Amino acid sequence: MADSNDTLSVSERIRLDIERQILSGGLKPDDRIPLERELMEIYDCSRMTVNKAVSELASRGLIVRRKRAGSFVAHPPSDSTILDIPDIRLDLERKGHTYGYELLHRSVRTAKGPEEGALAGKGGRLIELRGIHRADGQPFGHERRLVSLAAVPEIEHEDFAGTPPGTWLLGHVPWSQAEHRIFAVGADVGIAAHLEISEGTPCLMLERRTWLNGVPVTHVWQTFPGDRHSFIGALTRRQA
Amino acid sequence: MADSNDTLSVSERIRLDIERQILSGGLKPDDRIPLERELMEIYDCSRMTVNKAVSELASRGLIVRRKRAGSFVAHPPSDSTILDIPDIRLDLERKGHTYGYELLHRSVRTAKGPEEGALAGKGGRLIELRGIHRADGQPFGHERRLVSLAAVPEIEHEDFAGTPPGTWLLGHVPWSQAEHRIFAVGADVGIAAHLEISEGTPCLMLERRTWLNGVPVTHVWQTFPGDRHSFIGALTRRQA
DNA sequence: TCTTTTAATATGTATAGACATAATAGAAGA
DNA sequence: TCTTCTATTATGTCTATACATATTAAAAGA
Repeated sequence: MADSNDTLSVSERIRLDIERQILSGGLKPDDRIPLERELMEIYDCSRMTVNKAVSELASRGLIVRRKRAGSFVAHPPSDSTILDIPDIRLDLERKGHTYGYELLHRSVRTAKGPEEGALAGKGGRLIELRGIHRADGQPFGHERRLVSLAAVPEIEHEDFAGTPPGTWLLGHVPWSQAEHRIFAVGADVGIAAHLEISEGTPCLMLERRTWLNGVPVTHVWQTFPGDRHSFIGALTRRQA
Repeated sequence: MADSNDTLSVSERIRLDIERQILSGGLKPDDRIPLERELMEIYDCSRMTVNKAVSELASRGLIVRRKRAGSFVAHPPSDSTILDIPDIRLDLERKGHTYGYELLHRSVRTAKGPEEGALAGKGGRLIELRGIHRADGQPFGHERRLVSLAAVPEIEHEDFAGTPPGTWLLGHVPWSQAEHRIFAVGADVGIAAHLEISEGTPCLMLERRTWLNGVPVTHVWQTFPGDRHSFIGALTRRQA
């Protein structure tokens, strides 16, 4: 079971050995992994060292520990994946494209209706921004964004000529919680004209709401023509 | 800084106290958190107890630890989210719908072309399945799936009349790695007819490739009309 | 035979001490 | 002044020990 990698600490080696066996299918759900005492002997170390490795696996959800019984490979959670939804500017520039943002509309006003009320509070003030993201000069996607002025008052003095609002917010609101929804729509007349596609062209729409410390910050709708953008999810564990 | 919750262990309390301060914005990126010695005194416990809490935060990526300098709040990684991509049957039944799968096509053959070759190996055998997912009797989505017979030989004796292949695989292939891609397409003639929508209707397409222990298992394309399905991503950390 | 009690067991958490290692501030030297 | 060395500092890892707690197997009793 032991490995021959010398740069790792003992507890990391134990953790990785077991993790690899679980992820490779060598250990299946409900299989028991060796007891702490047994691992102590296998790796010739103390129980605290074993415990650190095995506790880490438990906290990551790969195993379940039961007193008096031992540690067992967990049943993987239902399928989920980590989806990368990067800032558009960063993403494009990383891929070697030039990026541009063209502001179409900017207005400061009071919140109307339930959707805007949820963001800024009933009668609260918000800023609405609409613009086009460009990659190498070509229209890449459309963005409509509402930002609560209560949450980000300094945004009122920013004109966003050239700077995309997403990038600006990244620099002004540290850490946050977000909720995403991804669906397919046909481009409406207005958006189609700006993106230089025909009405009804299948587009990916990403809706995102962001909170900072429980306070709503922004609500965005980004529209990308189906042939210009997709979202890619990395590895994941699986199964109910 | 201390909390008054008695059911938690000391190290959990330390971890949660700090975690809350980071996520709430009370501690910002590059801020230093108290040294281990200081936390020992604040929580009246030993260094190992503090170390367990703080190491856990480091392993979760919330803080960065530097010898001789201290521990600092990390810069959140670029925007990513955990997207829930559940088994369709489980998802619909959980939401109170009846679920049905209608098999349209089933064939066993050898792999042709680079895409199929990547799955089953050049000249390797695979099974191709096409079918319709139904919610409350109505067409909900179309699925085309290739499965490597080398990876899952027992699938050859399964006829999938009624059982969706995804659910069947869930029960036969434990743990796995997957790669997802989500994009928007217009429904083609064949799929449109089966889904009872018009050609070109915007659809969400989910492409998924799955491996077990590095061996390719299955490659799926699922097509959902834009008005019938979306993907929802939960909370996340943020920022480059 | 069935129920209750007891003892054994594996994990959960915590301690104090030890030595290693990386990074730096400051001292010593050129 | 600039470079080099050294001591200090905070974290990284590990050990041996201790007691708590949940669970279960076995013993004791009805």
